[in-house]
Amino acid sequence: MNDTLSAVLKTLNERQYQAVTHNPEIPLQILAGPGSGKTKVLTSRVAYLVQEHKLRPSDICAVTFTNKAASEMRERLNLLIGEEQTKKLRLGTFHALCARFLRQWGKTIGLTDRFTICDADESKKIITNLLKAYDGQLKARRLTLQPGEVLSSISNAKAKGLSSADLFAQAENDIHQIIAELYASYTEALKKMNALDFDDLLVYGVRLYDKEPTLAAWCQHVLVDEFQDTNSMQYRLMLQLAAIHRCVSVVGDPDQSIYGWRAADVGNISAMQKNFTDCKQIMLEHNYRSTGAILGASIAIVSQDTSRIQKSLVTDHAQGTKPALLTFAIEQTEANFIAKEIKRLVACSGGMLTWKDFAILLRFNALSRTLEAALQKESIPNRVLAGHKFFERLEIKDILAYLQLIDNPNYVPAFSRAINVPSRSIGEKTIAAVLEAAASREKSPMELLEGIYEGRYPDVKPAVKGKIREFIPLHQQLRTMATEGGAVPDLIRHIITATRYEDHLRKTQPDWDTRWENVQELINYAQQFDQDPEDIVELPSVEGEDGAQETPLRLFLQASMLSTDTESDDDRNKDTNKVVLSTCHAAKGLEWPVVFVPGVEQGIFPFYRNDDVAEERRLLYVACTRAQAFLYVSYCSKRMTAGEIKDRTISDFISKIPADQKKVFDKAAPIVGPKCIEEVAKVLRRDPPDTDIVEKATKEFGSFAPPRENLLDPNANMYKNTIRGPGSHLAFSSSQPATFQPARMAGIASIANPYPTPSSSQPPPPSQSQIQPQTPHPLMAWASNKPKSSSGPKKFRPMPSSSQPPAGATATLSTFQSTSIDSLKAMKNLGAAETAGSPDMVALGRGAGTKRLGMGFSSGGYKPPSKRAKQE
DNA sequence: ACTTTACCCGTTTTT
DNA sequence: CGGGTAAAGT
Ligand SMILES: Nc1ncnc2c1ncn2[C@@H]1O[C@H](COP(=O)(O)OP(=O)(O)OP(=O)(O)O)[C@@H](O)[C@H]1O
Repeated sequence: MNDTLSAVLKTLNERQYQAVTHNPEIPLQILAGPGSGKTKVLTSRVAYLVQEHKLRPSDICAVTFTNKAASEMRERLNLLIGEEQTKKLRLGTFHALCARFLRQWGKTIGLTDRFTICDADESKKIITNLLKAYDGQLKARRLTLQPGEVLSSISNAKAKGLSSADLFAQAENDIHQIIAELYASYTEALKKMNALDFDDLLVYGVRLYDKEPTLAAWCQHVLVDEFQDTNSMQYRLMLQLAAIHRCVSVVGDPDQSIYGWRAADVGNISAMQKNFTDCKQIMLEHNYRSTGAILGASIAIVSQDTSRIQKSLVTDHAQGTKPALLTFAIEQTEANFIAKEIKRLVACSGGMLTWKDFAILLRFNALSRTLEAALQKESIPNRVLAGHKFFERLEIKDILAYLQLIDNPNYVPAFSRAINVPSRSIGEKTIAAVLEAAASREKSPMELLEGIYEGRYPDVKPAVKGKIREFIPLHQQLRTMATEGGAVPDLIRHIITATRYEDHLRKTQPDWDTRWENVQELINYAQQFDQDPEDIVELPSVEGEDGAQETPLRLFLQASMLSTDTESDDDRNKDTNKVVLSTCHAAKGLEWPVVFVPGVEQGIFPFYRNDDVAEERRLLYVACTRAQAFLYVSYCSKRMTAGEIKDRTISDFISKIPADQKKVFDKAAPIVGPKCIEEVAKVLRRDPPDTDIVEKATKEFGSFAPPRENLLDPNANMYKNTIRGPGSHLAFSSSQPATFQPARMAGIASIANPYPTPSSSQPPPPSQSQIQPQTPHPLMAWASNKPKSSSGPKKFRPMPSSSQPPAGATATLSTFQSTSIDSLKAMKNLGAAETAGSPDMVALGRGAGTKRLGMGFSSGGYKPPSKRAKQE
């Protein structure tokens, strides 16, 4: 065993070590909560199998949930067992692995090795076309059917291993029947164009091993990460891979199953115990990621799932800063707070925290808009981690279409796109004619077109011959280049030169410059696929058949379809010091020092169209458990939805937390100072920053909190006059006008603001000089108490209880002040000048009180929000 | 075949 | 509000 591995083994706790070194012959399930080191254990186990049990890396199959997770594991293994060994591993997602298997052995079940992977967009287009035939029928019966609906039904069926015939047999109504029919014709269409969709990769993978189980003979050990989110096809595949050697290790956490909508089935955990009766279970109960407070709040959320099995999970870290539960008037306010708060934490941590340490996790991508704008306004570098958006852009699809066509001239989606880029006046009609002619001659569309070009075939009815004088030679040149082993970047360069693609973009796209940059980025991305063919470790060939070639072009195209982002190895190190915006789903398995979860409102969390509320709750749990040191959960009382500003209420997942656990959240932004930062450093295992710097930043940021008008967007006049009057603590009941400050106000704002006036109207903002440097108490007496039940209807009031004085007490100024005075005394005793964030915080780097910034007047150089890339 | 304009609809999550 | 589409016009 090498030193690196033994060093890592030493860091493991006893259970983890037991899991890593567990007898490979005995199937293993590692079931454990978030941050317990499951992935670390799985990775170490792979290394251990190679180094200690002398398994050949090429005989090990390690399955991750995402490509990203695969690269991460690959990177870690590079360190543990070296690149030489790591690159031989069969490591990837189920989909990527199946693609490999099918390229190699697809002939066994009648596939060619040249199949193209059809992405969801193209699938949808195919369905849309097929659906047209049913227009009349649907209208006559007053039914509607969306392509997306059809697609997800088909996808669901495939994930469960159901054929179109199965679906047809169990159809209960017309819609079901039509869907089943569409499923059949869709399958046929894909077959004709020699394409597989994502689900097909699994379906055919399973079919392959069904037909020829011995093809799994190479597989000495299967390891599966995120096992709770495998669907039944994936599970079958795992069984098939393990069928011969019966060596399986999986890790998972039922509480983190969030892909039920994609037919994932937690039941696979118990299924596995039945399939492998000798299966050993190991539970890990130590959390190494988060502070006690974050873990406590997360568990309080997930524990509301009554059907859930309680399990123990404790952290070795300190209790740390309580997660904040904040409320805002509207999404822009929420976003602005988050932006400013990020700056505050960066400053107050003395630079220990940088942009990349922050993540904003959202229920769905559309929510990122406001956040992006707010971050940009504050000049905070950020990136949206969103699916394989990059490959869905029109300029990228254009280039890919040319490349796909080289490899698979039958692939109609690529054909229909490439043939008219740049515009050659070939429209729907002409394309249809070509396709029809091709079909009747049993040729690929490209072959037919070449025939027409060379005069071997007659032209089609809307004449095309004259329009393809450049297209056909280009295609032929590319084909030659590719056959002669031309590198992918060269192919792309040839495409853009021959088509004068830059000019084309300039002529047709208003934002052609960014698009052109994307094309360059694609070339850059393609670079990594020009590896030495020697490096590719082929799977064993079937006797008498040549193993199919995994050409650089095919590898590139495959990766383009399967991968979620363009982040290549080079990219990862440079230019990624950015705040991450991501969906909660995509955040699975990741971790950040600071996590914001905005939009924790009914309708968003749980999402209003999702019946599986428990899964939504788990999703929130997953999001919260990504945080290491700071967690902010927030919601708005109003939000723009469907073009209208609608009232919102806090998520049940928060409001239904039992009273005795309510204190898991602080209804105010945390207090940050040298002591706190020192603790954070421990949690993150980083060197604490210079105390002087922290203290200085702390003073600048925390010595005052400007009046809350500062939060107002000067453009959002409609709210200007709605700042509430006396009943401030009731202001959030939905019938009231919007208010601005987060719950903190009752404490901090009133301390800092010499005119806290919970009465009548708001006085004019005081001048800066009037603002007294004050520090709030870290433990504000009522900040964590739930409202007295007697004071309201059973329904939880959206108004954060922190702003609400105990029932019976009058919400007077003196109540607030006496507490703040106490707090000051306490502070002195502690000798710590901790500061609290307030949403009204001024921008970073300005001396306290020198400048008050309204929104839109950021100091950091205002950049207009970037145009969102239009797709397709 | 392509461009412009006027509605309409309504926000998932991903390999 | 903004994207996507159906109908109109060039
Ligand atoms: N024994 C250990 N000592 C120190 N740090 C550890 C140990 N085990 C795990 N960690 C750290 O804890 C963090 C979480 O580990 P990991 O991602 O493997 O957990 P996980 O169980 O896979 O989490 P999740 O379920 O959220 O995906 C990582 O930063 C990892 O380095």
